[in-house]
Amino acid sequence: MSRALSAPEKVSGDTRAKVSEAVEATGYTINQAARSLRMREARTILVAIPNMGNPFYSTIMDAVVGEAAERGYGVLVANRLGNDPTQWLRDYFSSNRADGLLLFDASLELGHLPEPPRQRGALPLVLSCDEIIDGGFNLVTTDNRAAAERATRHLIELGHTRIGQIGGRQVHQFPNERTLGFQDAMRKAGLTTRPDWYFPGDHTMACGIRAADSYLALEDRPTALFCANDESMIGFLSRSRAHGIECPRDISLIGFDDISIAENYWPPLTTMRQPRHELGRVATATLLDILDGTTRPNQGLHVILPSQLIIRGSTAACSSHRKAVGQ
Amino acid sequence: MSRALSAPEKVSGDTRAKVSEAVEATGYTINQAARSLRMREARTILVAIPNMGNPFYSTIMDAVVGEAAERGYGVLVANRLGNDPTQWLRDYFSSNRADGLLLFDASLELGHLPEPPRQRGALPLVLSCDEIIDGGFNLVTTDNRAAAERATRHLIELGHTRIGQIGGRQVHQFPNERTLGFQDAMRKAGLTTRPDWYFPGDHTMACGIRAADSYLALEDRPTALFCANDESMIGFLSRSRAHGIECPRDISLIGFDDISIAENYWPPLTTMRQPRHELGRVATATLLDILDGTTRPNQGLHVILPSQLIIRGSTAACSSHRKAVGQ
DNA sequence: TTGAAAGCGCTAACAA
DNA sequence: TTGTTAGCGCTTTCAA
Repeated sequence: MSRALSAPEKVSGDTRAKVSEAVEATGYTINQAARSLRMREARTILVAIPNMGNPFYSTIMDAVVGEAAERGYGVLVANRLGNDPTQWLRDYFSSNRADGLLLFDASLELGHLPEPPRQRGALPLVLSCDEIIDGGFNLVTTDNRAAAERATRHLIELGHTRIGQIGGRQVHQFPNERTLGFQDAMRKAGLTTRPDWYFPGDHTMACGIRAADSYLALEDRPTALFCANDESMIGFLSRSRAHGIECPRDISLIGFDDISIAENYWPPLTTMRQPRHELGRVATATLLDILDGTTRPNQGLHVILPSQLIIRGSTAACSSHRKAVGQ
Repeated sequence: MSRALSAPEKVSGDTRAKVSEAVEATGYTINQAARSLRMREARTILVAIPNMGNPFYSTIMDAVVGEAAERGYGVLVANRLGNDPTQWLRDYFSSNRADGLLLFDASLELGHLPEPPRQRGALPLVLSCDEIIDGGFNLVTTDNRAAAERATRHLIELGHTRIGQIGGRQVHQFPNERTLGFQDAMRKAGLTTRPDWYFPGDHTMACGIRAADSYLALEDRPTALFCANDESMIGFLSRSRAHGIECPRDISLIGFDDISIAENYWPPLTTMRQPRHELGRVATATLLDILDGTTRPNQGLHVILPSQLIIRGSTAACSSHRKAVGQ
């Protein structure tokens, strides 16, 4: 019976017919619990996402579920309960509920992972996030650093020289990839980054609002801002507009992600589009390849997906530059 | 051993100590597959969501996962593959991968459900959506109809009499709850709804854009619009502004949901806030109560959560009314 | 090509 | 209070 279902070619047409007839008649469906027990695999992956309320991650999630379903895997969702990942990860993982782990949250202390996933490289764990991770893990990310440099260059090409930044989350005190890319571009252009033009952030609209308040209090203001993501940019836009600042007349802003409202905001957001769907799909495919034995990496493999500059209405030529060029 | 873990009170302190010592020493964790097989329950629920990319649903999802985890349940995510729900529902459900189903998508043909969930009422199925469902199913929804009436009344109280509508998805050709509420308010105020002021929609920004195009082509325009949700409202706002329409000077707009950008859009959105987190939490709790046997409904139970009117900047007194009142 | 049987790790029932 | 055992539904091995 099992044979007829899983390896039909090893069974006579006669028996096969009889089996499928019986399946029809009784409405048989396989019992996954029994199968998992016997096969020692759950055909399920666990996805840990920092903040599912964030539309950025929900799109990724959509792709993850789609790709997994296509390959016969279920998707379990975990959100963080408490601060000790060991607790809930163990709860799913070492209890045979999931075969692999898809981690979209670099802020997890990876050192704290329970035994199985801790052994790096050859392990059913794929990380997908914006941060630098010390080697050995399988990584699927976008080209954050290069993309941030490209974004900043866009501002520079527009004639801006007084450029500030709304920062993103920093893990372990290191500047993140996007900040690094920003600094690359500034350095290459011979521009200086000013500490009073750096507004710390955490990818929320709230931090954009705080950034706007700091900006408004400045004597000497930048003419452009590189924002860690679209939401912090929207927070900034919203608060600064309420105080009479008009974008892009008074300040040029570039964001990151290209979230769905980006093109219907006012002004429409100039931003670096992140291939979110692709990110989720590829991360899942990578994990599943490892589980299926297709890929057996002996060290961490790193897939990098390209971002794309989307120019809309929130950036414009710097007014002093405009004058200089005679516009 | 099993006893010491699941019913510690029925075991002597001595044995209990020995067992927990052994657990420590060997790093034992329970095998869920074996447990599921034996207990005939997966301690997992399946969540079907129409569009996870939509921030409205991702917040709900967050609440679902939190509540389920708290009660020791895992959450499997399904997205729709193809149009036959039987196929993938069966795949999870009757195969013992999930004990119950949380459905956030009324557009599923419920008649097509596989056997177990089809028997209504006493079944491990909880529906949570905006639509009217013919009785018998367990339902957790917001007070859509009353909320839509309240929203429309807000417009009317502002002096608007020429009110149009951007519609939402309609299932089975029936007007949905929000449309019904809108009509209630109009009727009670003795106002007429005009077919050329009804713009069909599907809760996307794209449909808001189409609505704006239709609106712009109108000879005789409404002074206010009741929008099925915030995203369609944002689409309308974006397109109409590009054509010189200013909100709320030229038109008042009220939305539905209070998505996170709502207060940082320009103008800030007046909207009916939906208790999304609560919706997810209560729907999950209801399903889990059924699974645990706490609730054993013999017919469908219906939990209704209240919405809340959030007045911001997208609605204003009707200009003709303003004149009349001498403002 | 097919049938029979062992055993995955757990819980519950029964004996001791 | 504790030890023993059957059996959940599946896959796989071994025999026929």
